[in-house]
Amino acid sequence: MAEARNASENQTRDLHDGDTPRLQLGPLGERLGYVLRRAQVAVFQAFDATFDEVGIRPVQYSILTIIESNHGPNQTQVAETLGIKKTNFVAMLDALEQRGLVRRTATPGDRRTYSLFLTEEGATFMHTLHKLAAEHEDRIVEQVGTDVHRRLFTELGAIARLGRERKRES
Amino acid sequence: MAEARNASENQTRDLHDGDTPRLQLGPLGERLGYVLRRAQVAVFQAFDATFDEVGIRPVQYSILTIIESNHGPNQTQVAETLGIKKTNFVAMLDALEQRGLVRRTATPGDRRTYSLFLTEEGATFMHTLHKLAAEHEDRIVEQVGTDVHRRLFTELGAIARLGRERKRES
DNA sequence: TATGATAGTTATTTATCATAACTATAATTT
DNA sequence: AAATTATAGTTATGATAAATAACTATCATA
Repeated sequence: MAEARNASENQTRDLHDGDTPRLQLGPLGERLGYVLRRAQVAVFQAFDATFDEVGIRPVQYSILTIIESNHGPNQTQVAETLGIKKTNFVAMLDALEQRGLVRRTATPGDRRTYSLFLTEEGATFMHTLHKLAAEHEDRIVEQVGTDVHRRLFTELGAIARLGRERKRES
Repeated sequence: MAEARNASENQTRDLHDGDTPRLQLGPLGERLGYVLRRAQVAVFQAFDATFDEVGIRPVQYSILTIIESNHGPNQTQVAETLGIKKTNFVAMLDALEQRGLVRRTATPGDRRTYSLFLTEEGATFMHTLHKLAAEHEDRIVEQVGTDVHRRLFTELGAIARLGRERKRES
């Protein structure tokens, strides 16, 4: 649907913001990084639009979801799981804590670490967030189709393992 | 090739940085935005590693490539093509100009705009950059295979058009 | 007990991204 | 022709993200 749109004029089928004259992408159109980046930005913008009403950004959603899905993980674990430097994670968590969504709890047996839990309010809030996330995801599926959507997880998973294989050999 | 790696222990096949205990991703593993983001970061890190020796970042490569592929585009055109705010584009271009890779030329017939061109040095430099980019791209292909690589362009192209379809109806 | 590793933190720097406001020039309207 | 509006580039500013170094407290180990 909405596929045919005068597909003749421009060779490099664009990824393009505006409504102004398109430029040639040249080799850029064949760089996965570029296309990947544009796609990611588009998805995040859609996410922002959906989550604007609740004031949650992508990182925050992912932090909350990780805490929800694990029993009292510590900060380093959550941060590393999400590829966030633990030092940058502190402020992010502060914000969620001050908002009353997350609690830092003493870990029995280790006084260095906190165990992270959702507050009751946080747990309730997650219902809303997951509902919004599902809507957001549906809009993507609607755009690209179920098959492509499903396939992308596999393919992007492989991409995400880029630097990692090399490490096994050293 | 390197496909079988004890695929039993953990349901949510990770995208994960470190070498520390994995946490459950929960619903996050089914959010395209998350997987997309992790993939994009991985590719950019690989890019950075490759382009470190020449001191070029992804945005810079894309700006240079756009200028190379078009005849004297102006700043707004290049910026919009890449989804960069023209106001932020100024400094980026300054850097490339000061480095002697790009020239701002007076546009005949319009004294408001500059026409952008690579300098001779810039044009030569592009040989190196494209060679590095090809190597970088090859490494990705090596990782995911030719088919997946090719398919990703189509699929991610569709993703990148997310917000755009909606606009046509208003 | 001494040493080294781990968890969390602060401070700092840099890059990215968005907005508002200004100058110069071009295009359009009256 | 003069007034108005739009466009291109710019500056300044603030918010967020990402990376590094250095510190404190605690735990684990030699």
